[in-house]
Amino acid sequence: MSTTPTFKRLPRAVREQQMLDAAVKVFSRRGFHAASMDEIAEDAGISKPMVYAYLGTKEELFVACLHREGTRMMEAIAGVINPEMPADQRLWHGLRAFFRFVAAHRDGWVVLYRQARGEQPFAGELAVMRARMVEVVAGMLDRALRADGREVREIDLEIQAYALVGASESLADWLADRPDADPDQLAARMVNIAWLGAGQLLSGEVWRRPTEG
Amino acid sequence: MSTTPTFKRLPRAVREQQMLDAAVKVFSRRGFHAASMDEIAEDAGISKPMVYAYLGTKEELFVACLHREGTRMMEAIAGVINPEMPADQRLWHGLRAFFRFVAAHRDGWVVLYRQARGEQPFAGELAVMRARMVEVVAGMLDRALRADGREVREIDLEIQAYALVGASESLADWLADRPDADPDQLAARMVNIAWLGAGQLLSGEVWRRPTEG
Amino acid sequence: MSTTPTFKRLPRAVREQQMLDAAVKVFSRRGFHAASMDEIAEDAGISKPMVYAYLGTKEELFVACLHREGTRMMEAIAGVINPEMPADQRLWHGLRAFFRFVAAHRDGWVVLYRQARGEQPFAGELAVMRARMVEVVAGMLDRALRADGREVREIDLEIQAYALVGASESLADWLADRPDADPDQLAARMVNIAWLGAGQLLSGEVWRRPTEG
Amino acid sequence: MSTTPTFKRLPRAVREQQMLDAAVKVFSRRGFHAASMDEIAEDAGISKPMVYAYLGTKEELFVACLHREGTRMMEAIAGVINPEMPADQRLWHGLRAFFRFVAAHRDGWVVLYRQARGEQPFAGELAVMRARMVEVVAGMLDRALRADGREVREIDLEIQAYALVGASESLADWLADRPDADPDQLAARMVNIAWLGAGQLLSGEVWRRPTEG
DNA sequence: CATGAATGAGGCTTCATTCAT
DNA sequence: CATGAATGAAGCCTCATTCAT
Repeated sequence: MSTTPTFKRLPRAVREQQMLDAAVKVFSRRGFHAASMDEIAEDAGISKPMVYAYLGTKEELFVACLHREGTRMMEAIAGVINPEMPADQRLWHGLRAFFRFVAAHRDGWVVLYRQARGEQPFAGELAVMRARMVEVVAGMLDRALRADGREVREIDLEIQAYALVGASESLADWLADRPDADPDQLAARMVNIAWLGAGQLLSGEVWRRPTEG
Repeated sequence: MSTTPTFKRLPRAVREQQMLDAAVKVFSRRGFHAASMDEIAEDAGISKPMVYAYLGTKEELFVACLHREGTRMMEAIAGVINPEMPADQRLWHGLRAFFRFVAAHRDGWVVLYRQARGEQPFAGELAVMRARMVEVVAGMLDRALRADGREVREIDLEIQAYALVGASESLADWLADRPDADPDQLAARMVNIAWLGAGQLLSGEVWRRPTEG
Repeated sequence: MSTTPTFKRLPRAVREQQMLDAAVKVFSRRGFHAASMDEIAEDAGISKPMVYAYLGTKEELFVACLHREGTRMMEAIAGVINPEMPADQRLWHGLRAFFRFVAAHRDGWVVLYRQARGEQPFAGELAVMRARMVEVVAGMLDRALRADGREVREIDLEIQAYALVGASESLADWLADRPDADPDQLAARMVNIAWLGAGQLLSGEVWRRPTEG
Repeated sequence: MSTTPTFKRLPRAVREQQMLDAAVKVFSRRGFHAASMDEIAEDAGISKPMVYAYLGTKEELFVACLHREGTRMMEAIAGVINPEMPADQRLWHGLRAFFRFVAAHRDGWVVLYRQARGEQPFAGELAVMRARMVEVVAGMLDRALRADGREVREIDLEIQAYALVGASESLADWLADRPDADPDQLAARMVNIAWLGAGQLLSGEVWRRPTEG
């Protein structure tokens, strides 16, 4: 209220970003249902009707947040991965970018991961993004295995990928609650866990469950 | 018209369970906010004031759901673990019990995992249960490592445990959406992934990140 | 506020009638859109949520008004018509009942005739009632004509009936704006107009339009 | 980018007609309240502030529609009536012009008849036009009767005229919903009904109501 | 002249929660 | 013990209307 004078009559594109910023923040803090359009508008420094005019319904607004944050995250990761890298390098750079993104956009991550999951209407939206990510990871594993002359059943790959993605998400979540943790270190640890596990897979070593019922 | 019908007037404990059943079902289907006390009461076959009289506020009701489902899950797992088993057996039995629970109580799992996480007031409640689980897993890993003469920094253990729990949750979630998947098979796969990763940890093998900044 | 003490906790049936009374009054005075649920609730001496609980949406409430008033009117008319009367008697008694109803339920009439017509969602509802009435009138004319040995094309009957109904509605509308007009006299005049017109029809006399294009 | 395109900057009068066209269309389709200034402006291919600058408030805009359509209709009718025609010819030409107008300007008719009637603020406006029409019809009847040497009480004339106008409106409404009906045929039928009824009036024949109370 | 940007105000609807019977 | 009746509060959304460019 005392520092930067708030300008009026900004162009649409600017206002839309302001609104999305506010929306991500409020959704992240309160959750989809508990968030109020009033608070979002106020936080964006604009009146409610503008939010509706530019970004539509509360649901549409949430989807817009989802898309923006999801795209940003995907791009952050895709931007550092190069198909010519060896697999462990791809994993390392990808995870590091991922954890860095989470550390830098905690709100966005919370919106994507904690909120979207719980709210029925968006589970689908999120599932698509998640599936894409799982697919990418599975593909990475698959190529690494084939390069090594080994073949694995699709379902095994999918599950392995799901576990890996789930572990990463869990750690991201852990990171989101610890403002001073170092994302790079976390990435290194995660690579360690994932890569060594995958290494076993590569070497064909398998744990066998006892035969009892 | 004057004799009270005998099938009503159930003892309080029974009624409470009916209500909790209904509540878990509705919360699971709709999410905390979207769920209405009306629907819960109707689903429980009882009038709203009774719900309030027995289980209190909507928030308290949700917490009660959380506790019941959480306790059930914990007990299901604890019931099959025996401290004298070797570590891989403990992991196997624990995970199998966990996935079996999820497969048999999808609604409860959804309440615990998908809903409680997103809604601020309960994140804390859940975090406690989660932390307890992580601690148990970390302890398991720690003892295994110490038994092998190796020592690992606490933070490494915590992260490894977080990853393991996260991977398991992710697979549980995968399972919750696939009614005909076999929990035992999934448990076996997860043990495979986890144990082999841990094996590397045990053997002291480590992936080193490149030295660039 | 000073005369009859307003009782609380009235049974549902009573409250519903109170609400419908208020709704008819307010809709009639303001029109569907301009009427506010607040005003209706206040006028009914009850809070808004009760209106929603008992009678649903604003649209549903309006339809309920339509049905109640429409049914009342139909019954008022049907109650005095006897199939064994000669046709002119049926017309006379029917019209008299109709105008009496309008005089006694001005609000109801306005809701039915002036409001429902203009508002798209209800045009259909109303059209059905109107069509029923037209059909009845057409049937009445048809029987009178056949009894006289004459046959008329269906379309002619329909149009004749439409004109008759339209004329009556117009006069009803005239009546609704003149609180001290006498409905019985108006009915007599209308019978005169209608019956004599029909008399010409009976006698087969026809006006021929000039042959120019 | 610097030369102003020539196809814009239409003269004011043209722009106003475009706006009125759009307004009539939208009001007719949605009704006064449900119509939005946004839709009208968009449909007119012009920005909202222009609408306000040229035609004022929403209410004023609606009144402008009413006046234009009402005037057009009146003129269409007046243009074909000649005071020297015999009465039945005047009736025939007038009604034909009326039904032709309705068939050709369904939207305008709906605005005039269905919408304006229901919305309180305009009922007055419309009543004036309607009264003028009734007066004209009554005058026509009066002269025909006087020419025949008969005198009728003013109230009887008014009611007869109201009935006639009401019947015509009802048929016009019937016509507005039947795009392929022939207005000329309808006019002929209406003349038939009206003229023969009036004929009875002329001949002094009267239906007498029973003497019971 | 023309318009994109902006908002105050108000209406519909729902819900958690409580009272009086 | 049990419930139908009742409500305060709050949220989403839309719209007529006006500025500032």
